Amino acid sequence: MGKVHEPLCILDENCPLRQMFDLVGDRWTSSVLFVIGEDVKRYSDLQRQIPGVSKKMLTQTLRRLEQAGLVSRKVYPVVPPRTEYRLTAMGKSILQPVTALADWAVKHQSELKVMRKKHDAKE
Amino acid sequence: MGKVHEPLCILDENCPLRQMFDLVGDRWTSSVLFVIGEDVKRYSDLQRQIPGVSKKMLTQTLRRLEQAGLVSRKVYPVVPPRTEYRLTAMGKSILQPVTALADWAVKHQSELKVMRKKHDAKE
DNA sequence: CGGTATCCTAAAAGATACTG
DNA sequence: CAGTATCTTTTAGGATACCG
Repeated sequence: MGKVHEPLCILDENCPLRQMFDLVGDRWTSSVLFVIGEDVKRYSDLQRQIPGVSKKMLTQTLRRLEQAGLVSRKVYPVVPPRTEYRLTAMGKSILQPVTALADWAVKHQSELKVMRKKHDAKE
Repeated sequence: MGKVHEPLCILDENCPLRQMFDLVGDRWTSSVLFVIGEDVKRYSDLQRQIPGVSKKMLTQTLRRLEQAGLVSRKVYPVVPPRTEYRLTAMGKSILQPVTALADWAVKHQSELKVMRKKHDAKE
């Protein structure tokens, strides 16, 4: 009773939460996961649907997600080349939390916009 | 029928999803939100519970969250100073998605560890 | 205690060119 | 089309010192 401030956990390097936050803390990770979603996407699809991402960043993000076991990559040895990306089972399971985030964003977008305006006005 | 690949949305600068992903894409944002949680935290509490964050980064993250309307800051004009941080109503509402992410991380931590081992072994 | 201000380096990211 | 390689620039972030 009356016990407060007892930390739930310490977010150090080995904490799975911290690793998670670092993963989605990669600028393009959430976008890539979200855009692939349940679909199959080609490299160029991703580039088009995530404006502002460079080839370098897109490739880097995809490789990282592949290594984490969230994304699978299938290359067809044809010319011109064709590469397909999709989420693995584990990748699909992360879609729910990511989508929850996205839903939140949509729900609160006007509120957020107001705050941003207020802030911009001040400077 | 047979219609595929129609993008759900384009994640450009004005897209609320993109703004959300950019927000949690800040390295310390999720950690700070998660650690404050339903509690009241002092600056030094946060520093202690998020090892690795520097004053600079912590302050920057807190200011950003304040401006976004997710965190409120209360300064007591006493000496030594005392500052309290807590989540606003909107801030608390984002806790659910963030917690969903955290839960996912805990649930899949062993799977993720295996993938990391596999990858480390290859180089 | 809860910050700023300043400097400085390392890492991230952009631009461009090239390739199977 | 789907990348890689190289180079340059920008930015993030750490270290340190200082302040009310």
